[in-house]
Amino acid sequence: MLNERSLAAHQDCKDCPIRHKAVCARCESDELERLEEIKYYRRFEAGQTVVWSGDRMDFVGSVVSGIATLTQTMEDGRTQMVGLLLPSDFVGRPGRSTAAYDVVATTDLVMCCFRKSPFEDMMGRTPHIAQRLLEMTLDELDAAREWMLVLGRKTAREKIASLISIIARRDASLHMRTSDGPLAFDLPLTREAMADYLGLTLETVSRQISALKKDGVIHLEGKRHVTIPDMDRLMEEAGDDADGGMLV
Amino acid sequence: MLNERSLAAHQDCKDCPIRHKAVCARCESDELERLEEIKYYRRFEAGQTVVWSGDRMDFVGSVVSGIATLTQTMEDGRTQMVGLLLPSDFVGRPGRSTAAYDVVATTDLVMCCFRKSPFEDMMGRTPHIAQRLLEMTLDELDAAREWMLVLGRKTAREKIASLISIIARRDASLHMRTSDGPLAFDLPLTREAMADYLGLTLETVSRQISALKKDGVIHLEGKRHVTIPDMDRLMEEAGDDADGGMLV
DNA sequence: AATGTACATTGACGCAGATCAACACAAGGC
DNA sequence: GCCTTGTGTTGATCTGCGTCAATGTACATT
Repeated sequence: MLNERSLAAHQDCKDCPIRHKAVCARCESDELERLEEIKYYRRFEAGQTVVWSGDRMDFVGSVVSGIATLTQTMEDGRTQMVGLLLPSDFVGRPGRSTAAYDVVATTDLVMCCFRKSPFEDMMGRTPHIAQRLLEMTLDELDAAREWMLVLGRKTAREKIASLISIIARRDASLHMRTSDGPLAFDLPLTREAMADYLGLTLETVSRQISALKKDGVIHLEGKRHVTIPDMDRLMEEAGDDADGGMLV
Repeated sequence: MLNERSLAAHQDCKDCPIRHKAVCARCESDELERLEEIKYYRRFEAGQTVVWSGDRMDFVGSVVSGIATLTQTMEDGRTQMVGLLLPSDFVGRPGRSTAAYDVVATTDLVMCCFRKSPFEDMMGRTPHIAQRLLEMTLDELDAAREWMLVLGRKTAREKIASLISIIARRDASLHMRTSDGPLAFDLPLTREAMADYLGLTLETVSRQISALKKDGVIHLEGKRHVTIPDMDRLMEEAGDDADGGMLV
């Protein structure tokens, strides 16, 4: 998933996160050429499924624009979102042939893909790429574990505050906002999707958002547009120690 | 974390998971020598903390014997376990200098360690090691995400059944049990530690274990020794589609 | 035997969040 | 205009699990 580090690294190449300075400044140029050769783009509409859990997945890639979600579903229909993919986030599992989760586009989505086997070949010859991928995967692991704390131990109100503060921070770094001043952005998820991320029902999500609004922690314009007058206050509501946690 | 794959790979070298066939059959022998040079062992007693979250961590390594936990704690003391380390599991973050979680030995523990910077150097020269580490990290990521479903969407009873079935399966593969027949093993965690893993209170854990026992899903001898008469039944209780899920 | 400590079980009670249900509002399509 | 569909809000009620508290069990220490 996205974090300040991978994002910063991504600045110099909007369309292909693998090929950014952090990796490629150290790579030989013919390796870069080869990456370029096996690269292609895929476009999805909002609501479309990118891959189904268990299906063969013969590419790896990253999000160029739009938002996708990773979800798991039990037989009886209970679902849990296990990841949120924003621009520059990586998808795919070198060394695996099938997808472990449903990947769904929640907005229109553009992905930059590489066919898996040539990509793996390249990884074998280019240690920096494998190392870079390892770092990105460790970031995702941190994010997933951070989220385990949210799911296991936080109250509904704290969960909502956590989610909003994560989205706010991602959005801020995406637009290179330099700290301070009120943040404003659109929630990229429906109430139901938030509920699936937070392990709540959509009614509880709605109620808690209303409560945070009433208490002045956030302002709402319409149903989606949020402004945050005081980020520290929000993080306090989220139960985070100021500017410490939340790697996502 | 442990799974069938990393475990199988581990069979041929009990003391050092990095140096098993899956990686090293393809490595040059002088690289192996160098790994050997920077390797050392550390021993911890039950209850000792291996590293504190935020502390400098200048090694990576893996569990040789015993059990350790990864936990996160909020300021007010709420804690969530985010990982369970069993023999052959890897700890550490190439490319990071500080620990992200508390690592605590819950039993006497032996770890096989490598100083971080020489290990990283080696990774840079030996693509297979980076790739192997990437695969292991992807396994952990799957496990963490699988656990997000448990934390976010399962009932207390299902959570307990999930935990017991995971421990049962790990134990079975550790002893190379070939399917079928009742499984028997000791729970390696206190009720409190289970509660921290499952996002429950220890009272609820105790109650649900009693309930599963009363309903014949498990048998209990003393407080820790469990036998499972019917694994399929247990997995049904866990809400897993038979032999599908649960990668941990 | 007496005492302490760590771990586990069980009961009584209350509340946060789920569930069920009604309603609001905007955007299309006809 | 009217109807439908997707999305969000709010209320009333129910319940699973947390909280508080008492009790039990096994072992170690003196």
